[in-house]
Amino acid sequence: MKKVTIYEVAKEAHVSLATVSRVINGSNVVKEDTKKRVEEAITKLGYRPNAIAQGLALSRTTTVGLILPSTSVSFFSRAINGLCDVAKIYEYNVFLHTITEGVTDIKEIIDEVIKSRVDGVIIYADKDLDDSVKLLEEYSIPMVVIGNKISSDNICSVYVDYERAVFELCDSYLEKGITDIAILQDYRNDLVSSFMRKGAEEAFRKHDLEYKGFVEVSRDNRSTYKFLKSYFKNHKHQVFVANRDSQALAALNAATGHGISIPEDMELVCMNESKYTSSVRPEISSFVVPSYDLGAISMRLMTKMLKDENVEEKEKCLDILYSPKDTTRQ
Amino acid sequence: MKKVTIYEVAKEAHVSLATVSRVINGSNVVKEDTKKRVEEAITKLGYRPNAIAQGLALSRTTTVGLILPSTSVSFFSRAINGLCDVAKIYEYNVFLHTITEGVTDIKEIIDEVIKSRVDGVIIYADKDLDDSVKLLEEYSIPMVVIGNKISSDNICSVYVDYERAVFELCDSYLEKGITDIAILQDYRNDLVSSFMRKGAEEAFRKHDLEYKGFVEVSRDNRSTYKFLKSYFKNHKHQVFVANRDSQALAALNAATGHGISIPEDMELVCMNESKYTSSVRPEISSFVVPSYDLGAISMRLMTKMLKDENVEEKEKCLDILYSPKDTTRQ
DNA sequence: ATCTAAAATGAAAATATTTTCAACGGAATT
DNA sequence: AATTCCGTTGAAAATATTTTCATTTTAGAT
Repeated sequence: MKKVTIYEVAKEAHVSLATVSRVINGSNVVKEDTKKRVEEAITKLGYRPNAIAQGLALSRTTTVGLILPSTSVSFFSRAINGLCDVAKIYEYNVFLHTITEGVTDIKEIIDEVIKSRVDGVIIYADKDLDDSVKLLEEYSIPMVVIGNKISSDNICSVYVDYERAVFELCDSYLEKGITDIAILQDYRNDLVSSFMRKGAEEAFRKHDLEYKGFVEVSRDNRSTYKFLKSYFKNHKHQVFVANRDSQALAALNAATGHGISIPEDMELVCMNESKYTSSVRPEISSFVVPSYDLGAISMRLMTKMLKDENVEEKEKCLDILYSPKDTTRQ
Repeated sequence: MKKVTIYEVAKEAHVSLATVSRVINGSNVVKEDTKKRVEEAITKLGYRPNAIAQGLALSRTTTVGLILPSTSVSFFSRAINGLCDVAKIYEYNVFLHTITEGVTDIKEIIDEVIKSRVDGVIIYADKDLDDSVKLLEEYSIPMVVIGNKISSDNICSVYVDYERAVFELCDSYLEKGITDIAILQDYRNDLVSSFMRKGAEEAFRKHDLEYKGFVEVSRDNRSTYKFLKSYFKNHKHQVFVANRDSQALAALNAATGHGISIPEDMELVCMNESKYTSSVRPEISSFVVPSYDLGAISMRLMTKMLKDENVEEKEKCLDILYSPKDTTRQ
């Protein structure tokens, strides 16, 4: 069990702590000769700076807190990948905090995040975001909000324009005279659902119609598949739109199980293409949401905020691409 | 911008730092009266202990490093959920480090993990695990290895018994006289693949046969689906086994695309059931890997190691459940 | 009222780093 | 030869906590 501190390095190199610190942090006031001596001492002793002590001395931890719902939703897991990749480039570490619906108290997570003195917080915009934001603002911790359009002094946001996507989708169908468009509403009743609702409503308004095609999975029905299986028994639609990839697959199988053939009898559209939706048969249409990029951009924004670089765009909107019956495979 | 330290609390409550510290840490030597005074001061000032300073003073950070390949593989994302849930219970924070194949230098991650002074490391057993283990052992950082069977003074491990699963699967087919069993080998050529190979080989040996049914996705073929589409053009099997859920779906669609009907012409088996494989049609058989539990158990093991509790079983083997054409949906 | 033991509290050291300010040495200038 | 200046270096303070050890307070016993 070795435990090398900056003292040992200083002794080994016959210099003071200050000089070692300067070498570690790449200060250019150190003479080339001594710098080399210190570096040799560092490698000889296998010294690794203590990030905790650095954090205390600097009041800066090069650490961000990431607060997300379940990581097993494709959208989030890919965002995490993007986020972590960028974090690595800029040498930030990521504390991952997951929210388990109905179990986790978000307040506790915020408490923990404050305690751990992260430099910034990246958080998914859930329903009760407001309280969290307030708490973090009190401590003036820079934030990046994912999934909704908010900004202020210390807050940037990155979101996906589901509203426009659904608007254009509906509009194009309505132009063709297709009006029976059902949208599956997540039983979690989250933000994405409400964006989709807005987009649909607007498109229908444009055509002097009122939208009322939302299909709600009931709260106590934990299985979307089971729900849809009984739903399609006595419902038919021209178009059926699902948000998550797993819901689209469930819809696909529930519908075909009742002899509804896709896409002849019913068009099936998924708002989040994934490796799962893209290899399924019959093929379904889907939107390609840049979730990896979303994570990457969020983290990049965060680094800009933390380094006081100029953030030209505090609310970054990501477009999503519609690929009807996409045949690109991965 | 407020910045309350233990000093302010002490002043407010007319006590010394030591007493405040004792109250924070639930020491029972503090008089009920003063304890109350301190607690009032804490809430009044909105004081939150500084975990960094605590970490420095205690040489303990209540933090673990988690090192994993891509989080967008169901197996890992569910493991993360389990791990984070348990971490929360025991009040540990999790640093997430993802490995991007061919991009990330694992050495750098280990360096970072050491620098950040985590109390322990939970790491997925990839090919070049040995170097990492050595480095972490030098610093006597407790480790939990996921996915392989290793243990030593400071190392525990949790793994899934793919070998036995494949053995029993093959054995049961061989008993029925079915010998044409193909196993899709991940192009990453990872540990799971090698466990599966061992299981198959053993089963065939038991029946005095030699196993040579591995199907290798070539390294330069990034898309399993594309590969399988051309593969099934001129190959047929009685049984086809895939490891990951996405690979099983790809196989399903590639095969049916060539008129091979599942399961009449070919049995399709997936080693990792997920919400995706379980709602797909035609139904496929699959193994239920307890990946959430695997994460949860890993973290629980870690807490035991860190609290010097007795770890009765240093190598924990998780069984996997075979559910032929499972109809449970979620 | 006095003594003793136990309970409660505080002062100060320790944790590993950064940073400011002062000091030193040598080179250039006067 | 003295002075000035710049490039290097080191001493010490600062960061926010815990913990040890000593001291003070309190309660109980005599």
